[in-house]
Amino acid sequence: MVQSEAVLVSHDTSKCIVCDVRSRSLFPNCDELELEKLAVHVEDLNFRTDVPLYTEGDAVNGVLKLRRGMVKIVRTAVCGRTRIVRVLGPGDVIGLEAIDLASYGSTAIALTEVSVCRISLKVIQQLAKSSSGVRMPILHQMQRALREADDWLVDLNFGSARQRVCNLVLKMRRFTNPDFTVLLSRNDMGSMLDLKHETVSREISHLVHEGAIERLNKTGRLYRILDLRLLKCYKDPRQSTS
Amino acid sequence: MVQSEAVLVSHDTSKCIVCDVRSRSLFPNCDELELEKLAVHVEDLNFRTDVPLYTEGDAVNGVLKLRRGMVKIVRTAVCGRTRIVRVLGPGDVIGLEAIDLASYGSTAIALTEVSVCRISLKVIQQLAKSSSGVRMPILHQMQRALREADDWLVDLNFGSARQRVCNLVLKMRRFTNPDFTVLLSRNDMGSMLDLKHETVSREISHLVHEGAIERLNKTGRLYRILDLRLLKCYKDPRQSTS
DNA sequence: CGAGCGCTTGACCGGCGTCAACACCCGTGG
DNA sequence: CCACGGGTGTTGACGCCGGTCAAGCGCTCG
Repeated sequence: MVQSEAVLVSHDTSKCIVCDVRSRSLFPNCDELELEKLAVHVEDLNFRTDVPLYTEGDAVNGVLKLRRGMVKIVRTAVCGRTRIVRVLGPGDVIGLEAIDLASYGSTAIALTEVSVCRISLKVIQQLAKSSSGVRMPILHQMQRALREADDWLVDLNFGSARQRVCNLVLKMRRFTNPDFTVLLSRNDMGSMLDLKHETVSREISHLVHEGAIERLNKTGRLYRILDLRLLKCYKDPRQSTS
Repeated sequence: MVQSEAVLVSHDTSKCIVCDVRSRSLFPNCDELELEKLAVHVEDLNFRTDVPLYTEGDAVNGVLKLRRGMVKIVRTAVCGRTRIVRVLGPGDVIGLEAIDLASYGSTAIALTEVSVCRISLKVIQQLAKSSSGVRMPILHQMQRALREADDWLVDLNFGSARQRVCNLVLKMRRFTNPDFTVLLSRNDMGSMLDLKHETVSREISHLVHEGAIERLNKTGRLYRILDLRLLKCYKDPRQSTS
């Protein structure tokens, strides 16, 4: 019940040196000495499932580097309904859209157990100085986020319910093993695709019956991909003449 | 017919110094001497309506700073249908999502007569060196673009057709005079909202009949806003019980 | 004046939202 | 051990929003 219990902080600065997630993507050019200096401004944080990492309106004091787990970024429209605008995984940087702003405009919620590093703005500035122009890692991360946002719009919010669900199934493939897909709750999927959870469920069932995917566990989260062509080339039922 | 006629290039480097659009947003800290050096790598370009500024697959050699007119960013989904993912106006930077990449993943098309400055990557790198961390103007522009992308998703691609059209009408208000709204063609609006042009037309007509907006010209592009409350608090017809 | 384009409006119908019922999983308490 | 209750996923019936097709109008340009 006490939410602060969900956050465990550790200050083991030596971790930055061995953590290849961070060094590879954000500190590619730093040697060990530089990393040690930066690590003072880096905190390790852990969150349990369904706990917010930050909430709309919270003060911004850095970015979060996601090391383990998945996070959803949620925004509420004027009408009060909420919408998932992004889902982030290991290696992604959380909170880029609020960098150089005072407060967050969205809420980040842990979809699983999550481990992140909070990287203070001081470190970001340090990074900017030590790197050259467009090679700047933080710039690269933002460019990636921007392209991801466009993908999200084009692939997941366009066309029929069937097309959207197909594209989501494709997007959620484990890239370590592309034969498998891990989905979210039907409600979350609906919030990503602007569909109701019943519609999502129906479309998934349809894909199973067609033989495109196969359910692997009872909770309906893990599936094996059987027919990639079916998922990719799905006709829009709204415009197919067959 | 000869498309290259649509592009007029001038190399008047002295313009950078007097162009407040550029200096304000991208070179806030540069003095005149620095500006002169940078201006060598800045080209002035002009495009006619409906002419692409760049096309998906084109090589990236800088970003475009939009000085005059409006530009739509278009992407084609796997199924072949195209979608407008962004509309940019004066002051916006075009092509940020392709910075540090080899080629564009989208197409930019002039919605009106357009004037831009092409700013080479050299200048961007120069900018990064002379500024400090999160204050970096290009970073600020990217952060703005990212937040805009999220707004786009939440406001324009969520809920009923009526809500979407209302939010688009609100988004397209002239901020110099918020009583007026300038819309695009019904097809372009449909491509932004994931609606057919007939549906867009119907919803606009509905808003006119309700007295929320008033048509001011015959082509159906310019409207006066009569009742802001009606536009903002529109009930979703799919969930209203009245 | 006719051709072409964009906007509007109507008729029809199909996909998706809504409501409902039910199955299943899991934690709690008897 | 089973009973119970809440949360999530699935499936069906039905109604309505929005896509589709079509016709007609006004504007622009040759």
